[in-house]
Amino acid sequence: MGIVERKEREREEMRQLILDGAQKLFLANGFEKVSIRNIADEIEYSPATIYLYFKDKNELLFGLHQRGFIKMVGEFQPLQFLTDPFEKLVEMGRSYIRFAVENPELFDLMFIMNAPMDKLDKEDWVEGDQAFGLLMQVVQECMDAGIFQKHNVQSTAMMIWSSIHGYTALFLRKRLGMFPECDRQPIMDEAFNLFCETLRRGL
Amino acid sequence: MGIVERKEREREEMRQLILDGAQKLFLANGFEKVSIRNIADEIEYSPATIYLYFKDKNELLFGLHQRGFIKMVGEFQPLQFLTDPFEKLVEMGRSYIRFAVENPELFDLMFIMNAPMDKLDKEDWVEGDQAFGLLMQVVQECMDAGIFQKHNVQSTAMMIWSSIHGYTALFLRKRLGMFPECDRQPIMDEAFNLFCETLRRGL
DNA sequence: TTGCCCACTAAACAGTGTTCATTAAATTTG
DNA sequence: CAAATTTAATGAACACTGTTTAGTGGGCAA
Repeated sequence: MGIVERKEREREEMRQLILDGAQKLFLANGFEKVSIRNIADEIEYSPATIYLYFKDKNELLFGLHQRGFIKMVGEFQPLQFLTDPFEKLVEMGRSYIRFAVENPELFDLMFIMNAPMDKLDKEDWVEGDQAFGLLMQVVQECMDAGIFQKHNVQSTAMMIWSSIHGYTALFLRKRLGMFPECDRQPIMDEAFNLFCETLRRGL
Repeated sequence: MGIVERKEREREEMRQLILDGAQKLFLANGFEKVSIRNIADEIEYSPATIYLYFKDKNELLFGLHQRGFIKMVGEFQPLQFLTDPFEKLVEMGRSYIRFAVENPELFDLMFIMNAPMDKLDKEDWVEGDQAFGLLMQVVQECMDAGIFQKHNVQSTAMMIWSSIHGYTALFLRKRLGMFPECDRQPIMDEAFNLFCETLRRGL
């Protein structure tokens, strides 16, 4: 009998319904201003129902964080057709920054907020691992092509990720207040280009 | 008559008393777990009293954020005696990372949390500006000494700050879950050294 | 048809940041 | 010095928050 399967399917649909409502509200109003009650209202269920599908609010946020990774990895796909490994790396960085600027709330959830990570302490972070794997591949290609010296791939990829991440983290958390509004974008762009040139010459 | 001055002084003392209590609790329990009521208990005043000295919780957090900058800039002082500009830059980066690791809550407040920055939207961020000025000076020295090429100082300093900041941001917000616990420190160190070498060779 | 199960919910709990009328003390004025 | 006024501090409330629990009603298996 397919009843148990149907129930399983309905359960998953309900989870997605909740995540849809949560995502809609979060992306519209920001995370600070959305409560479980708001989400419950949005999907026309009682607040308690949400707790039948998610252990707590952080687990719900973790669900959205997973959706964010699916979206970001999707945006990385096109650049797999670039032939020059270094160009691929630069475009990957540009994509990361563009994703952060265009999806600030999602990016926040994926790479900055504490809440969604509080559950997975010892169990490893598969989404992060997968995305980092993509970067390591490209770095490896750069080394194989003789563009970069042959250092440890993990450390090299980590160095590049951290550096690119820094821009987004400072920008999204409004730590560029020392530059006049109009100068920020040019400075950021110039800094990014400088980083790419420096890698090209020095790594 | 000195009454008005005394009142002014007492007011400032009270502000510091509140910040002391808040700092003690925050550094002990983390930010998530400390409420205005906790702080009021700690300093043996009513919660409402705190609102006579700080407009809201975010203004209180901004006060602690200022204290953090005083502490960090203090830790930068010793390295002003280093003669080699590049060594000075590297040590500055190391100090920034060390400060973040040793004072995670304070660093969070200074460079990651949204709350303390919500008030200053258009008025500029003097603490950040001052600290960034120190970095720009060192970068300028590196250029003058012919260690770096003569690019725009602001953009170059921004590039370096972002890159170093990235490590701390990913580390403090627990985004290194893809590496086994024991590998993290070595990878971070190697990535930092790699960044320094790359700057040395490529900038 | 009976009895069970399970999705769902209303209501409550314990907490949060914040405001406000009221009290009590310090200061200024008559 | 006494009266009036300003001021610091508070208890209690407001409108929220995330979360738990006891209870209800409709679909399912026996």
